[in-house]
Amino acid sequence: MEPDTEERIFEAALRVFARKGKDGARMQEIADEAGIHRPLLHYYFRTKQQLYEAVARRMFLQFMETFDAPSGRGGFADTLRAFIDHYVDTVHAHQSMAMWMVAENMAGNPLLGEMLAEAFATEGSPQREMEQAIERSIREGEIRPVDPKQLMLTVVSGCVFFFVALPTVKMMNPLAREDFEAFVEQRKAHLFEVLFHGLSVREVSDA
Amino acid sequence: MEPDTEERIFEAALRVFARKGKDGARMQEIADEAGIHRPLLHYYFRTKQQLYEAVARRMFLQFMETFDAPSGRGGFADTLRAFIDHYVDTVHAHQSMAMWMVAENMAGNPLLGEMLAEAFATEGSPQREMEQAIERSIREGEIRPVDPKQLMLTVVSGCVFFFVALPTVKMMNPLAREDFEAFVEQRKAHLFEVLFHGLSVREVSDA
DNA sequence: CTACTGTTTGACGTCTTTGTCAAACAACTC
DNA sequence: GAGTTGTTTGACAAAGACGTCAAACAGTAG
Repeated sequence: MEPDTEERIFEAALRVFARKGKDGARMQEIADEAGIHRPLLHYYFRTKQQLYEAVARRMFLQFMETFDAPSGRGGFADTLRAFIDHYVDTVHAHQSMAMWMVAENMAGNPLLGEMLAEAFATEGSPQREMEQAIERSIREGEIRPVDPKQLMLTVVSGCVFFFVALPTVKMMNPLAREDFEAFVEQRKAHLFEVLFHGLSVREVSDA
Repeated sequence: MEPDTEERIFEAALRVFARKGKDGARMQEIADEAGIHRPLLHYYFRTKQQLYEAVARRMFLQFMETFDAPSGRGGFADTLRAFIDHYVDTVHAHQSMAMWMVAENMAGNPLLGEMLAEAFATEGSPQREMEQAIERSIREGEIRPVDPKQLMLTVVSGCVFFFVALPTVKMMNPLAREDFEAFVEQRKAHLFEVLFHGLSVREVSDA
């Protein structure tokens, strides 16, 4: 049970920043959450800005890893289902991360732009792999021809959005507030169901 | 060209709050944006909190109206397409509104909870109508049986999310940054395409 | 012209928050 | 035990933001 002050500050800052945003967060609150005195924050990270950026960088890396899903060997259906499961689970486990990314986007933070540009300069990025899997499946006639980038966006939207609008979702859907875990599973199944059967060339009739 | 100071403050506050968030926004900045002196903000709206809540209420009402789409008389396909078009267009025209709602959700603002609860207490809400249209179409065998609430969430996700993650989307999709209007139209078409053909009982084969 | 009402302005006080600093403390070496 | 390095603490200084106020101003009615 080592203190590891720096790491504790980091995690506390992550939570507080996610809750309150960069401007709403108070250094005092972060210190309290970490169980330390405020000046220590400045000892480890000089300024609030630097603390924020440090956390932002880690958030971004974590977000990028989210795309690194198990490929699901057994046709595009498996790949899609695996991607959805993995993505939803990851966001579920790291809700702060999703909110962070959205907040950064809305704020138009230039740091985000830099990190994005850098990440996309890399060739073997997981995003590209998923996109290429879609393109391959289209070429092979396994799924209907849709714009891969649009599809990626649609899938990600479906996996992420309900986390960043949780209060509204819980208000509209009883299951989401009574048994959230069950709701999440239902969501994964629904997303795959409605998306894939819009992609498959042959429809399985069940009427 | 009447000054109508109150309204100008309102619109300025809307923009600034949407950009910077409640805490990031400065009364001075709002005053500058409205082209007036800062004490006038306090003359019209006593405090920052009250100004914020006033804007929040209007945003929320505007958001609720978003669900009030033309029904599209000609089967569920028309209804869905009309809803998507209307929803995307509305969010496009009022981007601040979408960002606002997301920010409120992420912040867990209790005021949002109150307004949501109140809105859902109303019987003839547009959301209910859309949900009922889905249920009807399922009963009549026009579309496959999916959870209506999940479907609503999926549609809204697809219509809204790309606006709140615009910088990332523009980074990943060249069309989004080169011709955003075209991208928006493409998005509408894609959403309808991929969603509806996942819902229709009979698949149109085009392989 | 005067009085009255509602609006606008500049200046001020108070409180919060960040960031700094020097002194205390702990752990480890010689 | 004395010294050295790295960490923690309490107190302080400076800047910024909100909210208030009294005075100036404009428009209108009598």
